[in-house]
Amino acid sequence: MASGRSPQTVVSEVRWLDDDEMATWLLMVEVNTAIQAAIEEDLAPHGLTSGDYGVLARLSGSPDHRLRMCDLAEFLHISPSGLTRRLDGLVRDGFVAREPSAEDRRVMLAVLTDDGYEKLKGVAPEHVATVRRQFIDHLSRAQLRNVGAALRSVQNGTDILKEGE
Amino acid sequence: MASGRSPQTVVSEVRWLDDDEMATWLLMVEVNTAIQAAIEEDLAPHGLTSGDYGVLARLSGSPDHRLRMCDLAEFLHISPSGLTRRLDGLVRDGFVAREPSAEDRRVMLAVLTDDGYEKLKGVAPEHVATVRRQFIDHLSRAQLRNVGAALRSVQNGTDILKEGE
DNA sequence: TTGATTTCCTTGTGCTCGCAAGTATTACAT
DNA sequence: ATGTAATACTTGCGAGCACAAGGAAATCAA
Repeated sequence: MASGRSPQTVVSEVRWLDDDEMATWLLMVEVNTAIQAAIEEDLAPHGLTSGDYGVLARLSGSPDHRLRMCDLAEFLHISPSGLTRRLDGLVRDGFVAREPSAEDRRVMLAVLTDDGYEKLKGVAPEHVATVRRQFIDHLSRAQLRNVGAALRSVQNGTDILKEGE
Repeated sequence: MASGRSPQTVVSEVRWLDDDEMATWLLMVEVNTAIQAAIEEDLAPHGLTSGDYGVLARLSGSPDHRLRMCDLAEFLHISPSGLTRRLDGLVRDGFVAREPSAEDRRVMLAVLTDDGYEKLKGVAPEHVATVRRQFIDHLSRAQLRNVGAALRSVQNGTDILKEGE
């Protein structure tokens, strides 16, 4: 259907990506794929997936090491059912416990157990090292800030304000 | 490579991420998650996943619109079995055909059909628009280049050479 | 030639995840 | 108070993907 640049096609024109744009976009995809793979590989020997790590890390940074399932799911950008199953695994391994909320009986709290906290403390250094090795340590401080600023623009949906930088 | 300068910790020291580093890293993850989700959403109404799109796009850019399964799998960073199943779907929908290689009878070629090519041409503009809306268009030209250069460093595993930029 | 090894693809199996549906509880409207 | 709607979680089900194993074909060795 109406692909080309027929004169009457009013609807929308197709601004293709130029070389710079295409290159940066492809790099973004490529680099992220590589980093995620490296992280997964890094955690696998410890019997954790990156999803598991996310749960433990989130809980460890929350008041009383506990969080409502719904909030946790939102933070992690996964579906409620996905979280339920992920927690099944973590509960089975003894890293997390379920606890009914006293305030709202619909709610189930995910609680980091002591074992879970120890597990996280054991794994975190290696995880951080991987993030450094795969990403952070290849950027100068200036680049780090530039990339940070750029990503912030993207996240905020900012419209290009003339000069970045 | 041993990082720090603590005399007693022989094994490895844990260089945690400082604020800048952590912020940029989290943004990287966050932004990518968002973009990938947007792309998936964008393609879903057309009955395609981003994986499907990757196959069609790769084939369309290859000589004779065909590629050996093994090469295709490598390009897309998915396992051979994953590709087999993905192709099953695309073949069922008539967008791709399988064709035994004449040169090497172990090899199966994935061939973009005319329908597949039309499908891609129909979807590509919207896909590009999504990439723009979610990423490219929020960066100034300078930022684009900076980010590109930074990601190239990361990809190459370059060790910080003092000044980025 | 014959046998061992490697490469390429497919199939069996299991895990993860999301959607849709179901249950339980709370909040809201009248 | 009571019925309706919204929220929170779980379960059934199907799709996607990886690993391991298997078959077919090419490659290499002797």
